[in-house]
Amino acid sequence: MDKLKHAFDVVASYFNVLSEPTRLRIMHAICEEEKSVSQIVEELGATQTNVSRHLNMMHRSGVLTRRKEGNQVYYRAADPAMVEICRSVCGRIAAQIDAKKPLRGELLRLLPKTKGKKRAA
Amino acid sequence: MDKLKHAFDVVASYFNVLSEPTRLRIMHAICEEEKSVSQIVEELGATQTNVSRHLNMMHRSGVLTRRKEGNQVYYRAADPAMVEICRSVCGRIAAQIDAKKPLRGELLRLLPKTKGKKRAA
DNA sequence: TGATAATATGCGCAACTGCCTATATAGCCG
DNA sequence: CGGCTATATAGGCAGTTGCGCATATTATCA
Repeated sequence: MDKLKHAFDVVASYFNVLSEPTRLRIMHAICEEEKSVSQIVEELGATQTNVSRHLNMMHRSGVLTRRKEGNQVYYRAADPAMVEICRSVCGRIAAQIDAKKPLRGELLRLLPKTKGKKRAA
Repeated sequence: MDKLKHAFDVVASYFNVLSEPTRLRIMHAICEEEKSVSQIVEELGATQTNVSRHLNMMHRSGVLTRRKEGNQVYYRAADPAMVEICRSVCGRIAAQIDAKKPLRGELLRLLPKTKGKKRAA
């Protein structure tokens, strides 16, 4: 049973990778085609340090692939299924919002105290 | 474009609900049938305070439904799609582990410094 | 009404997170 | 080699998170 408990940890850490707006934006930026760090930096408008750190973390988590070419490093989504999950969730949320399900207001109301509101990326 | 940025926040906060082992275990406990707080507490072996707090948070996020009956409050997964996403990710991870993809070791290695390792639930 | 059970909440703490500034490393070119 | 660009890392700080303890709230029942 401890194994089961451990499994939850693994799954949670998987979701955790996607629970950060900046990481989500990175995923979005490179889910179709690989891009270099500086390309991503420019696209997101975030600092190089920050992007680099997130990329590294995502790579360690196994959701991104790295390819070094000369001076640059190119990243891309490692697993199409991961991208699919993102899409799925986005679609889910859109549906919820359209249906005016509870999620809509409450989730938004939840935002300011969670992520991406006060610290500029 | 600011709208797009905001969208990432929403999606991230959605994933954030699932990025915590205890919440995941709660989801697992009540994804099929509704259960009362005390039932969940017993099943998880966590404290009532903690379970209650997570339940509340999940309810505010819209992923759980509440039903009050007399002295007790019953919770259940609000959206079957959310459950489906969990299953999807679990399956994904299992597949990755089976395939010995990078995720396996690295994600595990990532665990101790993220969630559910040092603080007992 | 008072006792008891079920659930929620205020408070505070230790750990974690994301960010920034400064700096290190690595590859390229002159 | 020295400068230059691209990427990664160290140190540190402020905000957030998950937790437990104690307590409040709500409902049941005698």
